[in-house]
Amino acid sequence: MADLAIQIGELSRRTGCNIETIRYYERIGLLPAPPRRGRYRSYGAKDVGRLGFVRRARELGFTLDQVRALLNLSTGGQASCAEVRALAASHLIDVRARIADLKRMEQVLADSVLACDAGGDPGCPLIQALSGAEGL
Amino acid sequence: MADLAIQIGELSRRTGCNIETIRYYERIGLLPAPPRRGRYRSYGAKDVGRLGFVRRARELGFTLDQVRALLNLSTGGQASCAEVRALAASHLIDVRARIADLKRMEQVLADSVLACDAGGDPGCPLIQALSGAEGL
DNA sequence: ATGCCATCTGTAGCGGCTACAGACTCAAGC
DNA sequence: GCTTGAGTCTGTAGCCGCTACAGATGGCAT
Repeated sequence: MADLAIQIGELSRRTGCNIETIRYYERIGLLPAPPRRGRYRSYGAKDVGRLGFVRRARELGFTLDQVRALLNLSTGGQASCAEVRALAASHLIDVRARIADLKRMEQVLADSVLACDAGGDPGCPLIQALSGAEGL
Repeated sequence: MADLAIQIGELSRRTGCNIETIRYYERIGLLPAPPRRGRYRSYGAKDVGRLGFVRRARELGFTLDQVRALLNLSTGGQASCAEVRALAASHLIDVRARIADLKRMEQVLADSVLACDAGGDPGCPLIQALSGAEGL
């Protein structure tokens, strides 16, 4: 299993991560530079795992810096669990704030569209709202 | 009212829009280049209105391209209301998709934090989840 | 004259990719 | 052996929506 040796295209397929993105991650030091077979990068099972980890963390909305931190912590033992928790908790606060923001937008947009469908307004309701009418 | 003549700093104060951002909007053609008093930009009431419009649209999450479109439509009459509605509706779909995404993240994060607090797991629950365990 | 603030232009940076151009490597088919 | 095609390589530039400088002027008060 440790002697798996795949090229970047196969790594891309296995992780669902764009080839250019993989090279980008390497450039910024998120992934280690793998050994080469000739001039081609040669990846092993560990790389599949690590990149999968990155992808999943990204899907949870962590920034690349946070992912970096998580990667470091992931090799630590029990001690780091508290740090991971802290990272996740603070990110969770972030995510919730973004949800709240978006919900406010959703509300206004939905109201405007409804008002538009209702018709009878003197002028487009959304344009009115954007034009600074206090209402809405 | 039409003879209002303010500088960029005052426009910034009135609209809550950063000075650099105002100049940026001018550069990309979102705001018209105002006349100058000497070498200083001189804004009027219309500019306050227009920039306010932009700001509010941005707060609703419209992209600058969409804002541009909305600005164009805002001067049109009844006819454009349908177009505005379409723009708003499609953006609303977008916003809702983003909310759904974020809620998924929130769920996983909240679960992980909870699992972490519960303790008793062999290893940090979030790290486990990120490491590719199917569960969670 | 001297500060000091505001404004000016131009350019570069952020995050997180994505999209090229132009060179090379390698295996298969004829 | 020669070509063709797919894969890979490096390096650079672009995307969005700002934000942050540096370094030059402007205008006003002391």
